Amino acid sequence: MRRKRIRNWENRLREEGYKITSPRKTILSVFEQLGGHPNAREVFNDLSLRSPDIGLTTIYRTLELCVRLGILKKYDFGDGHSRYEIANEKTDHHHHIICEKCSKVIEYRDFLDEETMLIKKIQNKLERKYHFKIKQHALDFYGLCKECIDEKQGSE
Amino acid sequence: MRRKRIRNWENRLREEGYKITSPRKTILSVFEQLGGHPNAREVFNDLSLRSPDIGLTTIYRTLELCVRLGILKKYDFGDGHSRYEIANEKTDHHHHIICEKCSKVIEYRDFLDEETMLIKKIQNKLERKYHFKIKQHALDFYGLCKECIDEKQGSE
DNA sequence: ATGATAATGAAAACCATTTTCATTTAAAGG
DNA sequence: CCTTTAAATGAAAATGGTTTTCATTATCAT
Ligand SMILES: [Mn+2]
Ligand SMILES: [Mn+2]
Ligand SMILES: [Zn+2]
Ligand SMILES: [Zn+2]
Repeated sequence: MRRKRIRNWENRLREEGYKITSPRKTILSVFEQLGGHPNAREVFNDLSLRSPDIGLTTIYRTLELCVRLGILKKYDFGDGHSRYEIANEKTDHHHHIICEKCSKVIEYRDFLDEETMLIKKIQNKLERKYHFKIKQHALDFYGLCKECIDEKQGSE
Repeated sequence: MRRKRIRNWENRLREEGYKITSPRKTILSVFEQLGGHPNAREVFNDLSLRSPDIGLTTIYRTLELCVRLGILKKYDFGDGHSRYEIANEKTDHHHHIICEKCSKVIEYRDFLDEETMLIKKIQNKLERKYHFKIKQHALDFYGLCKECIDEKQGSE
């Protein structure tokens, strides 16, 4: 009964007529194992020992393909690198708290009920008022993480 | 009594020891007159007739300087160009609705009361839970604008 | 296995932004 | 005004993330 959707991204690729290649398996394994929000180069570095034969180009291509197919989500947290994370089921919607100093990212998914409902309400209001079809939203908080606050204290 | 803070950005520059130069005046005038969220090249193009002698480099430098001094706000809406808008008084906090197809941006500032309060509440919760000092937030909605929805219909 | 076609990697191109550096300009003091 | 001097400017080059090109390789339906 268990393990049913292990590597369901393989099916996604097949559905769309893409091939299941060795580089793609390797690159996706990074996301399955490490988690987090790595950028292209971080994936590349992570693979440099295990699979030094995979080019950075292929990593970029695979990441973009996976975003297009909904296998990965792409974020821009403002540090000049696109970042990616694996997209799980419907249940995994979450928001981010980003440190403006060191770029650390914390996820939070324990929304208050009122939070979820209010976002829906706002979304409906906006769709009607501005004739937009809203597909997604991002509620991100920016500030300083504990470490960066402490650092700042020390240096004053 | 009126016109008191016209060009209060000049004072901001002076306060910090920067010079009031002709390129800076011209670049800021674009924001005062046009509004919107132009990127560096759009400012450059807008000035190309009026002031063809201002280099793109200077525009980049002026925009970044103004962001540092709080005269402009900088946004990244995910289309690969940093965008800027003039920062007015406290009262002008607003959120954005962005078309993923044509990059059109709509601002909305008519927040529901519950909206404002809830954001504060969430922020407090997150600060305590994750030991962050939160400085700002962004609640952005992404989707398709009316024109891009219609276009899509037409081509099917 | 074979062949058609998609995927890959290296290198070059792209493109927004930043840096360098020689020249010009703002503004303070005379 | 005139001089002085550090800051600001513009052109060109550099940077750095990402994309494109193209010759080679690998996948997978047959
Ligand atoms: Mn995340
Ligand atoms: Mn705005
Ligand atoms: Zn930090
Ligand atoms: Zn649109």
